[in-house]
Amino acid sequence: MLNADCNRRFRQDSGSWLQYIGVMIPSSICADCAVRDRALCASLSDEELLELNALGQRRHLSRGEALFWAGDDSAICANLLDGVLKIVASTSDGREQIVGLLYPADFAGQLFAAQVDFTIAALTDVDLCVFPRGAFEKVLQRHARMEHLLLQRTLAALGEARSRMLSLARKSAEEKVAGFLIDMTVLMADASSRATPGGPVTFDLPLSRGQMADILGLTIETVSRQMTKLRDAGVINLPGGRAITIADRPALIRRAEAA
Amino acid sequence: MLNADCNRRFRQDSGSWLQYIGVMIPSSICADCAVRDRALCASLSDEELLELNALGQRRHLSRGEALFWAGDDSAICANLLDGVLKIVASTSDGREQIVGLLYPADFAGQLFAAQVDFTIAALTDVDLCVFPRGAFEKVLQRHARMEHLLLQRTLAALGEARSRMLSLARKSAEEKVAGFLIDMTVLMADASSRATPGGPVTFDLPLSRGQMADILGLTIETVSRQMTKLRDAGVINLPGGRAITIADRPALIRRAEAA
DNA sequence: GACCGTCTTTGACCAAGGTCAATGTTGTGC
DNA sequence: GCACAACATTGACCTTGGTCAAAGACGGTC
Repeated sequence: MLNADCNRRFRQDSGSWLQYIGVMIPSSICADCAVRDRALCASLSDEELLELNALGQRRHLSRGEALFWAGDDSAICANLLDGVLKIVASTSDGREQIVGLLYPADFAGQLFAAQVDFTIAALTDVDLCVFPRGAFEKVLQRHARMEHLLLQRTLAALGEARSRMLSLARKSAEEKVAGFLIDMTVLMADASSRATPGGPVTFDLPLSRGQMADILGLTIETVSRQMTKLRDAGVINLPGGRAITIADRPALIRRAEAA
Repeated sequence: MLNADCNRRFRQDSGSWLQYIGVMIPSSICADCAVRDRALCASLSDEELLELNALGQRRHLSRGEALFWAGDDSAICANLLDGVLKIVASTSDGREQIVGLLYPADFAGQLFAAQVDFTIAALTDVDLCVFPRGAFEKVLQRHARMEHLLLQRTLAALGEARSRMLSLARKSAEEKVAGFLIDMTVLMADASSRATPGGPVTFDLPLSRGQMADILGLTIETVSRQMTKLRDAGVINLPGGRAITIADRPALIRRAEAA
């Protein structure tokens, strides 16, 4: 697919001999990468990218597969090309909490650590660009702009984690579910045909009830009950499957913030 | 106090004649800084430090005072010299959650952001070294090692935040309190005379019940009840005031992980 | 189209922890 | 040494959300 005609790219540029290599030249993967200008790599020039290209390897994970498990050696890191990954923390007796989600162009992995503290697994089928951690760190060391970008992303992730700490610890089930649905409408903004701005919007939830529960710190049953409650109140519709219609956005927002 | 003689410092800079100034050389503030080699500044040579020294300003906060409030312009950042700061997230209707604590040598503030997302306030009396955010960012830009150090700290903070998300969402009150006490014994390791290794250890909790509740996502009453329960079970003693004796550390650890 | 596994909904019940209120304790300023 | 404020403990009660169990809906496969 995307890879199929990668090999033709990148035929000209500063390394003058490159153009003669034809089909097999190195960085062709990156040139047509879906996230070329949104991932960390965006901080690199086409030329600098060659280095990473040599290190990176495409990899596919099917829904449910793990990239690595908490406690594993921190051997690899990756850019997410397509799909959704979950970052999972778990207690020794098996209780789990999703502590983060990763979307295309996000960076996955734990740098500067011998072991990995959280499991990362595929919530949907996923395509990755995987790097050996050590090698990636060295690239980072040589490219301050890239490290800077990573710092900014890490700061953003930290802020998000802290906001979610507030939700997990202090919000009611109703607030959590309503807030989550609001977040999803924002995230899925383009997925909807968005007829009237402010009017009802329909889209498919990318997550199962169980996954929502894992994120919100609730149980499947509670999530389901809250969804039903919102439907009965006319705030949302559930036409079937994973589909959801936001019928009354202001009401949903109110419920996301109610005491 | 520390500030008293600051004003005499730093009358000249990078020129080689520094050595002739004797006692009055610029970076003396930094030179005798309590956290000189543990804070972000540790990444700078004495010479590079001059630049920061010119920007930084000592500041004291009394217990309860805020460094800034969520929503404020992100105008300043700071190194914590002494005391403990809390990072607080709160809902619009006033529920609060402590989402992080800062100890001496930690960095406080939100870089690369127009506004600040969380309130930072003093849990004890506090001494800070405050910088204008913009200026500090510029220094950061010029010193890759410092930015690297900040990245590492931010990554560590992110990992801690995620671990705490698991606690907040999935652990029982007993587990939370026991786990918190374990954390405190580690943090206060030097405070105790630690007679027998493994034997009972006594120290003063640096936090009130209310502050513990704010951290653990519980109420004051629940924290108090759990403490009483642990005392009645012989796991800890509460000799009075904020003092606590860890009588049976293994039992405490067991309770921190029990389902 | 029947079957099977997975996901979802719903109900009955229960327990953990929150709320409200009263009482005790500690420490500080005068 | 007293008075007061802040903090801590304890009790009675109640709400939220978890647990267990059963039934329904959906999506795929043969």
